[in-house]
Amino acid sequence: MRELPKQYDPKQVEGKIYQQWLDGNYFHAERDPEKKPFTIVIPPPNVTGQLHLGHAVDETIQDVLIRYKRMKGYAALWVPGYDHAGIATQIKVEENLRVNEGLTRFDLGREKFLDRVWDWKNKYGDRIVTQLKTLGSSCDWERQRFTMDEGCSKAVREVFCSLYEKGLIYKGKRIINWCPHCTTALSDAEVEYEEKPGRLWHLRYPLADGSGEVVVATTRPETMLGDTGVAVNPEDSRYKDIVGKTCILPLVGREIPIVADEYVDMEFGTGCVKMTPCHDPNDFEVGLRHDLEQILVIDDNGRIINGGKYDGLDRYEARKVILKDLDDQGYLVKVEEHVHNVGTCYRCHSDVEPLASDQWFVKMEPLAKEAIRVVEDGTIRFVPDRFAKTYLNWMHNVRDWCISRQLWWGHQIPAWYCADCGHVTVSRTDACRCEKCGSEHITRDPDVLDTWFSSALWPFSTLGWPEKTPDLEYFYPTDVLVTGYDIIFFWVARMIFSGMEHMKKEPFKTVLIHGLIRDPHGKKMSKSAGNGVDPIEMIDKYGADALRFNLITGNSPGNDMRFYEERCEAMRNFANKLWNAARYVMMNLTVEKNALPAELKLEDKWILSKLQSLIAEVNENFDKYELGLAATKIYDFIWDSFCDWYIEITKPRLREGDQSAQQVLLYVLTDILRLLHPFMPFITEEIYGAIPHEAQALIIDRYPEFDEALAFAKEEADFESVMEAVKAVRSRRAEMNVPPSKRPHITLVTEKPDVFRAGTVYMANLAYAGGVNVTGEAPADTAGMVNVVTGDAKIYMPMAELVDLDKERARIEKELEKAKKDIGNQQKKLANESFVSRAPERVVAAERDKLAKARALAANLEESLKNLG
RNA sequence: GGAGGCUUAGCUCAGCAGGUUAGAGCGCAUGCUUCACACGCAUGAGGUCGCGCGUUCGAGUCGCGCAGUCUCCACCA
Repeated sequence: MRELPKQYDPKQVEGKIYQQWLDGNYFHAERDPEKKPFTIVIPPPNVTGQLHLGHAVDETIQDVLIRYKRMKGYAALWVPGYDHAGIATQIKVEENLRVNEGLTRFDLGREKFLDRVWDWKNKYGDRIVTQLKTLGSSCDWERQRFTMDEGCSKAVREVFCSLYEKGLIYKGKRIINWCPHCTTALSDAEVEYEEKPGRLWHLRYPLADGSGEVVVATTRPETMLGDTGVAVNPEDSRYKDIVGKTCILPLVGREIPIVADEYVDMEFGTGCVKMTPCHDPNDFEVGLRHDLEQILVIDDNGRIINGGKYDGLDRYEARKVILKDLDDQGYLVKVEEHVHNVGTCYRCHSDVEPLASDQWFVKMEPLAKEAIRVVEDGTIRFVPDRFAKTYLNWMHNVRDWCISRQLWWGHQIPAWYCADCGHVTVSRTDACRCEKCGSEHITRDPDVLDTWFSSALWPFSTLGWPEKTPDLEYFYPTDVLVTGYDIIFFWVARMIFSGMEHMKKEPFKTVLIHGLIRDPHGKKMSKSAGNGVDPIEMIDKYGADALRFNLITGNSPGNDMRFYEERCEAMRNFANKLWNAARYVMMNLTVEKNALPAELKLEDKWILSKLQSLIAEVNENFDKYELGLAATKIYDFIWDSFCDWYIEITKPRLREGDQSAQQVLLYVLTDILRLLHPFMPFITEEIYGAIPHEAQALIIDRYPEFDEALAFAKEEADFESVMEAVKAVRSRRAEMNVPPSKRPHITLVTEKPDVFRAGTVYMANLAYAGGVNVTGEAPADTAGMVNVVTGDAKIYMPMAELVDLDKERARIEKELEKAKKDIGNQQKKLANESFVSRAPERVVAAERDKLAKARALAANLEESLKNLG
């Protein structure tokens, strides 16, 4: 037998074990007609990113599920992969370029710049892979994918062309969200709204005929340069007369029409709204209805254009200047404080500028139909299901998806514009002439696609689509998608409609949603706040198993969780506990095979029976995705039932060399390792390798199933009677400060002598008894005896000299009072006719039992009190 | 303006197909160098399960209302 250190050291074990798994090729999933497939595709992390706690939870959950299913005999495939993360990566490389070389991407040009990004990707692309491995992730590394690898790029191209051909992708001039810092368009989902204090400026626009003026209210006075009309509500009697007239735009001098449109809310502001079609989505629509001119006054960098003397000013600088000019010239009527929501870029948090721009869009309405159906009819299930509502609400109101980005890093749009005839050629292969007029004067659209466009195809592009691969055939649709609620719109929703459109089949059956990890104060972890915790550091300190267990327990699906380092410590302690339990079992092991003995003692049946309940519950919890619950139950079983009771109880047997005890210990320990393995893969595998075992490795051993033959309800209850007696004696001794060395001979009076005779050895060891006499009758002379009672037993210990009679009396009286209260409650319940007739029989029976027990206890207590005198 | 979450021990959180004595970790108190483990063992203190009403024989658990708190979606300039 191997000498094992007293303290478990994850560092000595984790790397070695992970290598063993790799060597055994256990992560690799083969198509196997004998097995059912179980597939998870990883939410692809940013290829140049670093593992944070958010990933750590996400990956841990997936790994737990995959390991469980693998042990259950499925062909369990976990596809790993990475996202090119368009904006994020490009910004990082640009920043790097600026700081180190003082260059912009335009200085380098597209091709050279892209080389730099690929260099960057190759340099940092391994980091996250290594980190995932450190966590214990059992991904099939042979199938590693990247959103910009050849296959995924092909899938993107195919999808773009096919949607274009179906008329589901179009190019058009719309108001889009523009980030002046990232200088690209964003989709609606990429805009985050923040409430910011602002102002409402009331401006005077004189009527052109000199007959008066209108006063408009605006939060963005600088956009007045682009005003091409004023709108009022058609029902508004105040303004009936001026509809159709024109007014003069201050500072600019343009004559603009006053139109009537229902969009205007009569209650708000003055009831007159300035119309800036190029910089407000609503104004854009109104403008289309009334044929208003479109004048763009803010450029890609957020600076004024087409604004005369204000040209070149930053939009917020321009605001100040314009307001001053308006005020100086008497156009500023009043200013009000006004809190409003400002859209910001989800990457850089600059204020987003709505502006009219020519962009590519995915037409959502037809795609949303199926995406709604499959969630409504339960084909795809959200866990917890409340997120289905969030999803459906979004999908029902979804607007067309702006997919073009003014970036270089990403999938370039496969569209070519003809300089001669203006035709747009969209092609699966790179075009060299216009498909309509044959001209070679064509140029490719410089823009790339939204990063999420390629991630939307992830569940099938990673399995080989658009080719009809055997993998795709076998492993698609995938089973579970695990992700945080924050990317339901970005990603989950888009995978669903993409899967339905291109595969005609849902991409996954279940969406398992988890919450965000927050710091101990409940704040979001972020780099800028400096409150982020590095999972790798935690693994370094406490081990991957401890981190995993921390992340899995103590929270429930969909809810946020605060991260406490102390919990990692607690979980490390748990790992150590298991380690020592195993060490102890091994130290005493002489049997070489894991098999149960022919004869089982009471305590053996008890632990085996408890184990069966655990197995049944854990399997059930897994089926319901209640991983935290399952993990907690395993923890409790190991620490309480196995270590604190069963190991303690069997110590004397082991000392006597009783092999049956060894066998049961080994049997239970092995099942424990199996049950725990998905959660704590490293330590369980390490221990498994050190004890007699059948499978080549624990990772491919079977997961325990409930075994009826090992469920012993009666023995379980009997043994718990004994446990109760042991606890009662311990409790008494602790109260009286009796040192463990003092071991009195005790007399136990009971109506179940068989049970307690079988249990004398436990009493001796666990209740520090010098000897135990089990009898049906009370000893003749109880003077000088301390007496402690349970429902099933009266126990006498000759230690009266240690007793403080008053305290003793008070204690018994307190207990008696409680017993009497219980009796009262039970009696009341049972006297209730409707309870007895309506409650299920087992509940009524349980109440009767409780009553009988409480009565017995009360009687025993009363007797004790009498004996005290 | 809509939708949703949360409110249970000093702290952080589990629990609930409605039915034992409401649990855990950490913290706290007392006692233990008991031959696996002090990253431990034993014992204990600590909870009107946010408030109110209702359904039920029976409600932290289901329904409604209220309060506090957080989040998401939409957005009226």
